[in-house]
Amino acid sequence: MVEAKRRPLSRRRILQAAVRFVDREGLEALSMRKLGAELRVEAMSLYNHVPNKGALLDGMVEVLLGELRIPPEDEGWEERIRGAYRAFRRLAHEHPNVFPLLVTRPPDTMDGAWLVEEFLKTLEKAGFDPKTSLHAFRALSSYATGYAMAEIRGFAMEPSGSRSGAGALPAEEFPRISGLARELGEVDRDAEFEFGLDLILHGLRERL
Amino acid sequence: MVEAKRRPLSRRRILQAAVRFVDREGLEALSMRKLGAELRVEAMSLYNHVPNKGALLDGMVEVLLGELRIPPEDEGWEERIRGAYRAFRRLAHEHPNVFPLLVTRPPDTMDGAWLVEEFLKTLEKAGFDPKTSLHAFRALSSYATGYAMAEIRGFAMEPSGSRSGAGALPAEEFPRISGLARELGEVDRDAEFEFGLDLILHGLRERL
DNA sequence: ACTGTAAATATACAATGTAAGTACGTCGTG
DNA sequence: CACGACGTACTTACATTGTATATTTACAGT
Repeated sequence: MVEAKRRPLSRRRILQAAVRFVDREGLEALSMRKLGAELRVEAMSLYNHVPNKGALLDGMVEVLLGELRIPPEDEGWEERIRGAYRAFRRLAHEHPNVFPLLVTRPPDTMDGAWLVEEFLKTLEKAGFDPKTSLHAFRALSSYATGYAMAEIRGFAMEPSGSRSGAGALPAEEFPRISGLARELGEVDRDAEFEFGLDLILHGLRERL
Repeated sequence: MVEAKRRPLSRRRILQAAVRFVDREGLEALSMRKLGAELRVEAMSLYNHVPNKGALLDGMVEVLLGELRIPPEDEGWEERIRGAYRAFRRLAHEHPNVFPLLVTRPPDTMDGAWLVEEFLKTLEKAGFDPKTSLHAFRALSSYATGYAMAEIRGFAMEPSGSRSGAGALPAEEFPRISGLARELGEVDRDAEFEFGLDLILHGLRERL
């Protein structure tokens, strides 16, 4: 029996398949059985490598973070941080169906720690005290995470009523929203993201 | 038959019961059957008032937003906005199990629109042009949402290794994280949230 | 009292996560 | 080569889930 080369199952292979699957079919669609099928294997086989579905989801977050590449140390602190958060946002675009897991199930592994460490190093070298560095890290991360999520889901309470279920909203009651909806059909999101980054980084710079 | 007064079922009553239930038992635990039981009713009865579980979850978001109270118009624009986002964050604390729905399933109803409208009004009155107002709204909302989520889940990549599953991380590899963990056992989150708010608002002020 | 309509129940089904048990393939050792 | 041991995959089984469909109940207006 030739048995089309059946590479052995492994945690890594499972996690990557899961990410691919969710990229393609959405998070809701992911089930142990379907993921098994994707790997030409019965559902229960997965449990030899992953203790349960929760751990599978956590593992997918690991994979995502593993794809994150941040700029080298030699750039200026500000550009380095900018670059890092741009890369972070890019993750959201590349895996819009997986990214929400990062918010729902923040990573619990050391894989994430080196990122934090790197960030703090950059800021402290730039002259910030440790506590401010931590605050800065959290402020920027909160912003970037929130923005990326909003982008993925379609902005909550989006002015351009593209999402408003019951149809467009009455212009008399919401003049500003309606005005904006017309004036700028599509906002340049890259620019908007940078706007927020600027705001925060500018504030930080002044605290040096 | 006395029939302990069985108030009639209604969408509102269902949604409120759902919020109470999830507050108490967590989001995972919510099922149509259990929610039915909570209301002394069979699961399928709920479908007379709510088309499906997704709509139920959306309805819960509505309820949450309905609890949001923002400061009156007469305060200064900055304090008004501060107050609004403080109230938003308070929502997260009061309903930590429900709040994530707000990120996962942003509202699609007009209920949310008046909030945006109010926000834009405040900023435009303060002198910002419409586009900048929109950017500001999104920046602040992204930050606040991200921060609140991080607080709820326990900060991703938390320095104080409270969450790091495999135990504390090696201090040699992560000197800064470890240092911070020791130096400030618990960060004052109220202050930290304000720090980020300050950063953004300060930046905005300068753009006036 | 009678009937039309909305709301509550009953029943049923496919899909899910996973526990428990079984078979199988590969290895190191004799 | 034989052989056991062990890890990996498969089989079966079960409780729980969301919801379609059909049925019963309860109440409003004549």
